[in-house]
Parts: sequence; structure tokens; C-alpha cells
Amino acid sequence: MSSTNIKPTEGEMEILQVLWQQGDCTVREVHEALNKKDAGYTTTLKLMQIMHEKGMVGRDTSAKTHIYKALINREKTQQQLVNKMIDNVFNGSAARLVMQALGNKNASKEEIDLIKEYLDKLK
Amino acid sequence: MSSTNIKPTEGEMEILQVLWQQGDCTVREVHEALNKKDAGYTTTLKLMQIMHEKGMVGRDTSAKTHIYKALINREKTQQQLVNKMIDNVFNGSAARLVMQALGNKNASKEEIDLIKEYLDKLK
DNA sequence: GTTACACTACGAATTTTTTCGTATTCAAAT
DNA sequence: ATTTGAATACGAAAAAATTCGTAGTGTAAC
Repeated sequence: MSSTNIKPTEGEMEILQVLWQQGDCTVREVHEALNKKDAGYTTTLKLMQIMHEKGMVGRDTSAKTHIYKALINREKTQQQLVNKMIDNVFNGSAARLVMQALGNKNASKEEIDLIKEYLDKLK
Repeated sequence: MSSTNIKPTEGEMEILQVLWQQGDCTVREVHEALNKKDAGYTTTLKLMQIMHEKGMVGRDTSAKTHIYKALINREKTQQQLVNKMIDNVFNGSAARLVMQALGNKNASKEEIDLIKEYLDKLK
């Protein structure tokens, strides 16, 4: 029961996305990356401070402008969320989630090939 | 902006699961299907009443014991949630979600074959 | 040094979700 | 008819998540 079982909220996920993608960031950088018209700067700030309290992100406060970094692992977090969705939405069937994910527009031919390749490796 | 954009909460999803799987149910049936030790009967009841207000479920109140049924479409709802997760967690890549889903979770050989078959059809 | 500015801290209001206690109703068994 | 048990209705508390206003603080420019 360590860094496992951390369950980011939706708002927190958006912020983690930015941190994972862009690396360490200031609050302003994060705030601008997610350009939400419906939320002010201090909202983002507060969220990130809360995430810090929860141990999801670390920060360097040596300078006036603090630098945040994701502390929880990207893949592990994704895995958790996917597993949860498989249970919660697809009754435990990974296959059904996969098909649902591919069923709509989202998958290009390249992506599908990638997946087939991956499946062959799994076998 | 009709039945789209309905975003069930986690608790609501659990209830929808039951309704989708078992078909129409009484509150008690649902409540027992999700045997949560941490929530009483009236909690489930209230949730289902709220879902009714939101239009997620319908109910037959002609008898004393009301019968609830899911009103929102299972596949459509699943698709919504998956798409959201692809955006929110996997930066828009369906393939990455798929691989993450298959990577850890116990995807059986049968499931994997099923998926390959499915992929071939997509092409 | 003073001003101006951008940043963080903090508290609090709001909204959403979850939970439950209590009242009421209905029907079946006594 | 009365009791009893199981169901719904309702209000409201509690918890969680989101939002923002305002105050304070440090730094750079003047």
C-alpha cells in the first residue's frame, strides 16, 4: 500500500499528463498547457499544491517560482486506471475494452499494425 | 447534447453494470449484487433515485417494489468512457491504451485470439 | 528604498458525490 | 383490525473535488 492505490482525480490526471509529457514545470506552464477557459491560475495552483500534499508531485522550492515534477509513475498509473476501467466498465474483460477502444474512429492502420505486432509478441 | 455527455460517476457505473448484466432489477437486487460492506441499503436506493432524476434509469412503480432498468446504452456509454480515457490518460493514442490493457491484465489466449480476429476484420 | 509584478499561501465558498437516519406507506400474516 | 416487515421518500450531513478571492512575499526594475 505504497504509491499504489493512488487514484488521481480527473483534474489531477490532466495535470499529470502535462508533467509527464513536458517534464518538470512551473504552475504557470501547466496552467497554460491546459488552457481551460473555465478555471483561473490559482485553481491550477491549488490543485497542484494539493497533489503535493498527497505526494503525487514533488517540487523544488529553492527559487521563488517553484518547479513541480510528477512523482508517481506514468505507466503504473495508467495501468491502474485501465485495470479499474476493465473491472468497472467491462466486467473484467480486457478484450472487450480493447475492441471498444478500436471500434471507433481512433485507430489508424499504423496503430492496428502496431497492436498486431504486439499481440504476436505476447503469445 | 442529448443522451450523449451523460457521465456516470463511479458509483453510478457500478449500478449500471448490474442493470446491464442482470437486466431489470429491484433496488435490493442491485444492492446485493454489489455487496459493499461499507454502504447501507438506502444509499443504493438514493443513488438509484438520483440516477432516475438524471434520466439514466427508468422504473416501473406500478407495484410497491419498484423495478429499475438502465435507460442509457451500454456500448455507447462504454465508448464514451473509453474515448475519454484515451484522451485523458493516453494522450489520444488508442493503441497505447490497448497495449497497456493487454500488458498486465490477465488476457487469456482466447481473448488474444479474439482480438486478432477482430483486428483482421477491421482491416 | 520604493514600486510593481508575478508568484505562492491560505481560507473559504461551491459543487458534486456519497452516505445515512427517519418518516411514511403498503401488504401480508397474525 | 393490528402488527410486522420491507419498501420508498426525503432531508440533510459528510466527504470529496473544484474554484476563486485576497493577502502576503520575494525579486527585479526603477
